[in-house]
Amino acid sequence: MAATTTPCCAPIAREPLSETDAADLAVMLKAVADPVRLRLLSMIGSHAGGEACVCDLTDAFDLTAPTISHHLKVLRTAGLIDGERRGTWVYYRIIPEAVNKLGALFAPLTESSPGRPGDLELLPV
Amino acid sequence: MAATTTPCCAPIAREPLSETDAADLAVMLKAVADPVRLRLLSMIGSHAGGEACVCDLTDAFDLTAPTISHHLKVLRTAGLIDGERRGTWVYYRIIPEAVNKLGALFAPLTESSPGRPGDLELLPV
DNA sequence: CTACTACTTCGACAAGCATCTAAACAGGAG
DNA sequence: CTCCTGTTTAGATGCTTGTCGAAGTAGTAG
Repeated sequence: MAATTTPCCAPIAREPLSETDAADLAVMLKAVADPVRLRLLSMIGSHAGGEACVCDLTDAFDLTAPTISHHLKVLRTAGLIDGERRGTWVYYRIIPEAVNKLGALFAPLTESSPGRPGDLELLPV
Repeated sequence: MAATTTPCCAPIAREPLSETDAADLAVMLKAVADPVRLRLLSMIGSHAGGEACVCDLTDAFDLTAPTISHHLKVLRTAGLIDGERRGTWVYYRIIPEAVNKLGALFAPLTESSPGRPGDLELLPV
C-alpha cells in the first residue's frame, strides 16, 4: 500500500525532516503509539519462530477479538507487520525493515556532549 | 513529571513488553507520532547549538503560535525536550536520553534470520 | 450438506486530540 | 509608568480513534 521500503530520513537530530517525510513517519509512529499495539508488536516479534497466531494474541488481552483484529490491521496498514493465513489460523510476522527504520530515526546520539553538540558521532549500521 | 530516566525495556522484538512498560512508552511515542511534533523535534535537535528559539520554529509552519506552543508542551511533558527562558525568548533543547530510549526500543534486528531467530545480535551501545 | 471455530468487517458511540480565537503573562524599550 | 513583542493559558469546535456488539467470511469436521 504505502511505500514501505523507502530509505528515508536521517536521524531526527541530524537534519530537519521534510514535511513529506514527517507525515510519512508519523503514520508509522501513530501505529506504534498505542499500548496494545506496542505489546502486540512485541509479542509477535519475540514469539518463537518469529510469528504468532492471532489466537495467542487475543488471549493475552482483556479485549474482544474485533478490537485485536483492528489493531493488527493498523499495524499491517502501517507496514510494520505482515499476516498470512495457513489453514485455520492466521499468523503475523514483523517486517524488520520497518522497525529498523524507526530505530534509525531515533538515532544513537552521543549523550555526553555537554554544550558542544556540533560534532555528532553516527554509529554506522 | 513522569519518570523520564528509567532504563526500561529491551528491544521490541526481544521479549514481550509488560503492560506497564508499554503504557509508559506509548506516552512518549504518542508525543512523537505527529508530523508537526516530529518536525519540531527534528528542527530543535538539528539546530546549531543544539537548541532553537520558539520564534524560529513558529515561522516554519503554517500554524498559529498557540498551536506550536501546545505541541512543544506535549513534547516537554513527554520528557523529550526541555525549555528555558533567556530574556525575551524561550529556547528548547532535546533530551538525548529520551530519544535514545526510543532508538533502543526499535533495536537493530538482524534482518536476515530466515526462520531461526533464536540468537539475535545486539550491538552494544 | 450442516455445524462449528477462527478471524475480519460493519456500524455505532465515547473519549481524545489538533486546531483555532481570545485573553493573560513576561520581558524589553521608550 | 505605558506600549510593544514574544510566549503561554483557557475555552470551544470538529475530526480522529479505541472499543464494543452483531454480522459476515474462511476453513475444518462430521
